[in-house]
Amino acid sequence: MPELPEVQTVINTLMHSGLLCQPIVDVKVYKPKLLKNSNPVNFKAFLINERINNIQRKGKFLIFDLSHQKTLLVHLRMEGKLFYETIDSTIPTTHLRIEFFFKNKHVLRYYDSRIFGTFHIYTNQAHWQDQQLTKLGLDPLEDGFNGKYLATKVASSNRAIKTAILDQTNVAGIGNIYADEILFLSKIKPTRKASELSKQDFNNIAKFAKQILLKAIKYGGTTIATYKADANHSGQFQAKLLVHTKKGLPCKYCGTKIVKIKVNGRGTYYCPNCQR
DNA sequence: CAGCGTGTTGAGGA
DNA sequence: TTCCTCAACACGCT
Repeated sequence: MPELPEVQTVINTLMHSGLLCQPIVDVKVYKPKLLKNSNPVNFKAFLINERINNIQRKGKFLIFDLSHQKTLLVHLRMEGKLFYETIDSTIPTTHLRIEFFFKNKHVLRYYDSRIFGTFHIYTNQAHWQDQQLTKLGLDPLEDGFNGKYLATKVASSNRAIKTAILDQTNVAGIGNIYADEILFLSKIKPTRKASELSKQDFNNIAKFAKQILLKAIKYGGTTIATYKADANHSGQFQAKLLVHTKKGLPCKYCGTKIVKIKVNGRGTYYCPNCQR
Protein backbone atom coordinates (compact mmCIF):
# COMPACT_ATOMS: atom_id res chain seq x y z
CA MET A 1 0.00 0.00 0.00
CA PRO A 2 2.71 2.35 -0.82
CA GLU A 3 2.01 5.99 -0.33
CA LEU A 4 4.71 8.42 0.74
CA PRO A 5 5.24 6.99 4.26
CA GLU A 6 5.47 3.42 2.98
CA VAL A 7 7.96 4.38 0.28
CA GLN A 8 10.03 6.26 2.85
CA THR A 9 9.87 3.21 5.12
CA VAL A 10 11.16 1.01 2.30
CA ILE A 11 14.04 3.44 1.80
CA ASN A 12 14.82 3.65 5.52
CA THR A 13 14.83 -0.14 5.77
CA LEU A 14 17.04 -0.63 2.71
CA MET A 15 19.46 2.13 3.74
CA HIS A 16 20.11 0.28 6.98
CA SER A 17 20.17 -3.19 5.47
CA GLY A 18 23.79 -3.35 4.32
CA LEU A 19 22.95 -3.23 0.62
CA LEU A 20 24.61 0.13 -0.02
CA CYS A 21 27.79 0.02 -2.09
CA GLN A 22 27.61 -3.73 -2.68
CA PRO A 23 28.47 -4.69 -6.27
CA ILE A 24 25.59 -6.19 -8.24
CA VAL A 25 26.69 -9.51 -9.75
CA ASP A 26 23.51 -10.75 -11.41
CA VAL A 27 19.96 -9.68 -12.24
CA LYS A 28 17.02 -11.93 -13.04
CA VAL A 29 13.84 -10.47 -14.52
CA TYR A 30 10.85 -12.79 -14.46
CA LYS A 31 8.34 -10.21 -15.72
CA PRO A 32 9.88 -8.04 -18.47
CA LYS A 33 6.71 -5.94 -18.56
CA LEU A 34 7.95 -4.16 -15.45
CA LEU A 35 10.85 -2.66 -17.43
CA LYS A 36 9.51 0.44 -19.16
CA ASN A 37 12.54 1.71 -21.05
CA SER A 38 14.70 -1.38 -21.32
CA ASN A 39 14.54 -5.13 -21.80
CA PRO A 40 15.93 -7.89 -19.57
CA VAL A 41 19.16 -8.08 -21.56
CA ASN A 42 20.16 -4.43 -21.47
CA PHE A 43 18.66 -3.93 -18.02
CA LYS A 44 21.01 -6.57 -16.69
CA ALA A 45 23.98 -5.19 -18.63
CA PHE A 46 23.19 -1.73 -17.24
CA LEU A 47 23.27 -2.96 -13.63
CA ILE A 48 26.03 -5.56 -13.51
CA ASN A 49 29.05 -4.34 -11.54
CA GLU A 50 27.26 -1.20 -10.42
CA ARG A 51 26.61 -0.36 -6.78
CA ILE A 52 23.66 1.35 -5.12
CA ASN A 53 25.29 4.31 -3.40
CA ASN A 54 22.19 6.10 -2.17
CA ILE A 55 18.39 5.91 -2.30
CA GLN A 56 16.23 9.01 -2.52
CA ARG A 57 12.50 9.59 -2.75
CA LYS A 58 10.41 12.01 -4.78
CA GLY A 59 6.71 11.64 -4.10
CA LYS A 60 6.10 7.91 -4.36
CA PHE A 61 9.13 7.28 -6.58
CA LEU A 62 12.26 5.50 -5.36
CA ILE A 63 15.44 6.89 -6.89
CA PHE A 64 18.42 4.52 -6.70
CA ASP A 65 21.68 6.40 -7.25
CA LEU A 66 24.15 3.97 -8.78
CA SER A 67 27.83 4.28 -9.48
CA HIS A 68 28.96 5.87 -12.79
CA GLN A 69 26.19 8.49 -12.73
CA LYS A 70 23.55 5.89 -13.44
CA THR A 71 20.06 5.87 -11.94
CA LEU A 72 17.31 3.31 -11.43
CA LEU A 73 13.85 4.86 -10.94
CA VAL A 74 11.22 2.60 -9.37
CA HIS A 75 7.51 3.08 -8.70
CA LEU A 76 5.80 0.41 -6.59
CA ARG A 77 2.26 1.35 -7.73
CA MET A 78 -0.35 -0.74 -5.90
CA GLU A 79 1.44 -3.82 -4.69
CA GLY A 80 5.19 -3.54 -5.24
CA LYS A 81 7.47 -4.65 -2.40
CA LEU A 82 11.26 -4.71 -2.05
CA PHE A 83 13.09 -6.97 0.38
CA TYR A 84 16.78 -7.41 0.92
CA GLU A 85 17.46 -10.95 2.05
CA THR A 86 20.18 -13.54 2.27
CA ILE A 87 20.50 -15.46 -0.94
CA ASP A 88 19.70 -18.81 0.59
CA SER A 89 16.65 -17.68 2.50
CA THR A 90 13.83 -20.02 1.60
CA ILE A 91 11.04 -17.78 0.40
CA PRO A 92 7.78 -18.25 -1.42
CA THR A 93 8.38 -17.45 -5.07
CA THR A 94 4.78 -16.40 -5.64
CA HIS A 95 4.75 -12.87 -7.03
CA LEU A 96 8.55 -12.76 -7.17
CA ARG A 97 9.20 -10.61 -10.25
CA ILE A 98 12.81 -9.37 -10.22
CA GLU A 99 15.95 -10.34 -8.29
CA PHE A 100 19.13 -8.26 -7.89
CA PHE A 101 22.03 -10.40 -6.64
CA PHE A 102 24.92 -8.84 -4.74
CA LYS A 103 28.49 -9.90 -4.22
CA ASN A 104 27.92 -10.41 -0.50
CA LYS A 105 25.47 -13.29 -1.12
CA HIS A 106 22.43 -11.15 -0.52
CA VAL A 107 19.60 -10.43 -2.92
CA LEU A 108 17.14 -7.58 -3.36
CA ARG A 109 13.82 -9.14 -4.31
CA TYR A 110 10.94 -7.31 -5.97
CA TYR A 111 7.47 -8.77 -5.40
CA ASP A 112 4.37 -7.47 -7.14
CA SER A 113 1.20 -9.53 -7.40
CA ARG A 114 -0.36 -7.27 -10.01
CA ILE A 115 2.77 -6.40 -12.00
CA PHE A 116 1.82 -2.71 -12.03
CA GLY A 117 5.20 -1.44 -10.83
CA THR A 118 7.56 0.49 -13.11
CA PHE A 119 11.35 0.38 -13.58
CA HIS A 120 13.20 3.02 -15.63
CA ILE A 121 16.96 3.34 -16.12
CA TYR A 122 18.95 6.50 -16.92
CA THR A 123 22.52 7.61 -17.46
CA ASN A 124 24.06 10.96 -16.54
CA GLN A 125 21.28 11.98 -14.14
CA ALA A 126 18.80 12.16 -17.03
CA HIS A 127 15.97 11.08 -14.73
CA TRP A 128 15.66 14.64 -13.43
CA GLN A 129 14.58 15.69 -16.92
CA ASP A 130 12.00 12.91 -17.19
CA GLN A 131 8.45 14.17 -17.17
CA GLN A 132 7.56 11.55 -14.57
CA LEU A 133 9.56 13.54 -12.04
CA THR A 134 9.47 17.07 -13.43
CA LYS A 135 5.70 17.22 -13.42
CA LEU A 136 5.38 16.30 -9.74
CA GLY A 137 4.28 18.95 -7.29
CA LEU A 138 6.04 19.56 -3.98
CA ASP A 139 6.06 16.74 -1.54
CA PRO A 140 4.48 17.72 1.83
CA LEU A 141 7.78 17.11 3.60
CA GLU A 142 9.77 19.38 1.28
CA ASP A 143 10.68 22.97 2.11
CA GLY A 144 8.17 25.40 0.72
CA PHE A 145 5.15 23.15 1.14
CA ASN A 146 2.58 25.21 3.02
CA GLY A 147 -0.94 26.59 2.75
CA LYS A 148 0.18 29.30 0.39
CA TYR A 149 1.76 26.77 -1.97
CA LEU A 150 -1.40 24.65 -1.94
CA ALA A 151 -3.53 27.68 -2.66
CA THR A 152 -1.46 28.65 -5.69
CA LYS A 153 -1.84 25.10 -7.00
CA VAL A 154 -5.54 24.44 -6.48
CA ALA A 155 -7.45 27.53 -5.28
CA SER A 156 -8.75 28.21 -8.78
CA SER A 157 -9.82 24.60 -9.36
CA ASN A 158 -13.42 23.50 -9.31
CA ARG A 159 -12.46 19.91 -8.59
CA ALA A 160 -13.18 18.26 -5.26
CA ILE A 161 -10.43 19.05 -2.76
CA LYS A 162 -9.71 15.35 -2.34
CA THR A 163 -9.19 14.93 -6.08
CA ALA A 164 -6.95 18.00 -6.08
CA ILE A 165 -4.61 16.71 -3.36
CA LEU A 166 -4.48 13.24 -4.90
CA ASP A 167 -3.25 14.80 -8.15
CA GLN A 168 0.50 14.21 -7.99
CA THR A 169 1.18 17.34 -10.05
CA ASN A 170 -0.23 19.38 -7.16
CA VAL A 171 1.09 17.39 -4.21
CA ALA A 172 3.47 14.46 -4.56
CA GLY A 173 3.10 11.47 -2.28
CA ILE A 174 -0.45 11.60 -0.93
CA GLY A 175 -2.63 8.59 -1.73
CA ASN A 176 -6.17 7.56 -0.99
CA ILE A 177 -5.70 6.58 2.64
CA TYR A 178 -3.83 9.67 3.79
CA ALA A 179 -6.02 12.00 1.75
CA ASP A 180 -9.02 10.87 3.82
CA GLU A 181 -7.09 11.20 7.08
CA ILE A 182 -5.75 14.67 6.24
CA LEU A 183 -9.19 16.02 5.30
CA PHE A 184 -10.70 14.54 8.45
CA LEU A 185 -8.18 16.31 10.67
CA SER A 186 -8.68 19.50 8.64
CA LYS A 187 -12.47 19.18 9.11
CA ILE A 188 -13.11 19.58 5.39
CA LYS A 189 -15.62 17.51 3.44
CA PRO A 190 -13.76 15.66 0.65
CA THR A 191 -16.24 16.81 -2.02
CA ARG A 192 -15.85 20.53 -1.30
CA LYS A 193 -14.63 22.42 -4.35
CA ALA A 194 -11.01 23.46 -3.94
CA SER A 195 -12.01 26.95 -5.07
CA GLU A 196 -14.38 27.32 -2.10
CA LEU A 197 -11.75 26.77 0.56
CA SER A 198 -10.33 29.51 2.76
CA LYS A 199 -6.73 30.43 3.39
CA GLN A 200 -7.12 28.80 6.80
CA ASP A 201 -8.38 25.57 5.18
CA PHE A 202 -5.26 25.38 3.01
CA ASN A 203 -3.06 26.09 6.02
CA ASN A 204 -4.76 23.26 7.88
CA ILE A 205 -4.40 20.80 5.00
CA ALA A 206 -0.70 21.61 4.73
CA LYS A 207 -0.16 21.38 8.47
CA PHE A 208 -1.99 18.08 8.91
CA ALA A 209 -0.42 16.59 5.78
CA LYS A 210 3.04 17.15 7.26
CA GLN A 211 1.94 15.97 10.68
CA ILE A 212 0.24 12.76 9.60
CA LEU A 213 2.87 11.73 7.06
CA LEU A 214 5.65 12.21 9.59
CA LYS A 215 3.71 10.23 12.14
CA ALA A 216 3.05 7.45 9.64
CA ILE A 217 6.76 7.27 8.78
CA LYS A 218 7.53 7.07 12.48
CA TYR A 219 5.18 4.09 12.73
CA GLY A 220 6.74 2.44 9.69
CA GLY A 221 3.87 3.07 7.30
CA THR A 222 0.72 1.02 7.12
CA THR A 223 1.84 -2.37 5.89
CA ILE A 224 5.50 -2.60 5.13
CA ALA A 225 6.97 -2.83 8.59
CA THR A 226 5.42 -6.10 9.71
CA TYR A 227 5.57 -7.72 6.31
CA LYS A 228 8.94 -9.35 6.82
CA ALA A 229 7.98 -10.94 10.08
CA ASP A 230 4.54 -11.78 8.86
CA ALA A 231 4.01 -11.85 5.11
CA ASN A 232 0.52 -10.75 6.07
CA HIS A 233 -0.30 -7.05 6.28
CA SER A 234 -1.19 -4.52 8.97
CA GLY A 235 1.68 -2.18 9.70
CA GLN A 236 1.75 -0.07 12.81
CA PHE A 237 -0.07 2.89 11.32
CA GLN A 238 -3.13 0.85 10.43
CA ALA A 239 -4.19 1.15 14.06
CA LYS A 240 -3.88 4.94 13.92
CA LEU A 241 -6.35 5.52 11.08
CA LEU A 242 -9.24 7.77 12.13
CA VAL A 243 -11.66 7.55 9.18
CA HIS A 244 -10.31 5.51 6.29
CA THR A 245 -12.00 2.06 6.26
CA LYS A 246 -14.20 3.13 9.22
CA LYS A 247 -17.59 3.05 7.48
CA GLY A 248 -20.46 2.81 9.98
CA LEU A 249 -18.17 3.24 12.97
CA PRO A 250 -18.49 6.25 15.28
CA CYS A 251 -16.37 9.32 14.60
CA LYS A 252 -13.59 9.56 17.18
CA TYR A 253 -14.56 13.16 17.93
CA CYS A 254 -18.37 13.40 17.77
CA GLY A 255 -19.67 9.84 17.55
CA THR A 256 -21.49 10.37 14.26
CA LYS A 257 -21.28 7.34 11.96
CA ILE A 258 -18.55 7.59 9.33
CA VAL A 259 -19.94 7.36 5.81
CA LYS A 260 -18.40 6.02 2.63
CA ILE A 261 -18.89 7.67 -0.75
CA LYS A 262 -17.10 7.75 -4.10
CA VAL A 263 -15.04 10.76 -5.08
CA ASN A 264 -13.58 10.62 -8.55
CA GLY A 265 -14.00 6.86 -8.49
CA ARG A 266 -12.11 6.36 -5.23
CA GLY A 267 -13.61 5.01 -2.02
CA THR A 268 -13.83 7.97 0.37
CA TYR A 269 -14.59 7.99 4.09
CA TYR A 270 -15.57 11.05 6.13
CA CYS A 271 -17.55 12.27 9.12
CA PRO A 272 -20.69 14.10 7.90
CA ASN A 273 -20.79 16.11 11.12
CA CYS A 274 -17.17 17.18 11.62
CA GLN A 275 -16.30 17.70 7.96
CA ARG A 276 -18.12 20.53 6.21
C1' DC B 1 -19.82 -15.24 -9.95
C1' DA B 2 -19.60 -10.18 -9.45
C1' DG B 3 -17.50 -6.39 -7.60
C1' DC B 4 -13.83 -3.96 -5.49
C1' DG B 5 -9.14 -1.91 -4.98
C1' DT B 6 -3.56 1.19 -1.74
C1' DG B 7 -1.83 3.93 -8.22
C1' DT B 8 -1.40 5.91 -12.65
C1' DT B 9 -1.91 6.70 -17.67
C1' DG B 10 -4.27 7.52 -21.83
C1' DA B 11 -8.34 7.91 -24.80
C1' DG B 12 -12.44 10.24 -25.72
C1' DG B 13 -15.68 13.66 -24.88
C1' DA B 14 -18.21 17.73 -22.90
C1' DT C 1 -7.81 24.55 -21.45
C1' DT C 2 -10.04 22.04 -17.91
C1' DC C 3 -11.94 18.27 -16.10
C1' DC C 4 -14.80 14.27 -16.22
C1' DT C 5 -15.59 9.18 -17.12
C1' DC C 6 -14.04 4.92 -18.66
C1' DA C 7 -10.79 1.35 -19.69
C1' DA C 8 -6.60 -0.74 -18.97
C1' DC C 9 -2.85 -2.85 -16.38
C1' DA C 10 -3.38 -8.25 -13.59
C1' DC C 11 -4.66 -10.41 -9.61
C1' DG C 12 -6.33 -11.50 -4.83
C1' DC C 13 -9.95 -11.01 -1.83
C1' DT C 14 -14.78 -10.69 -0.20
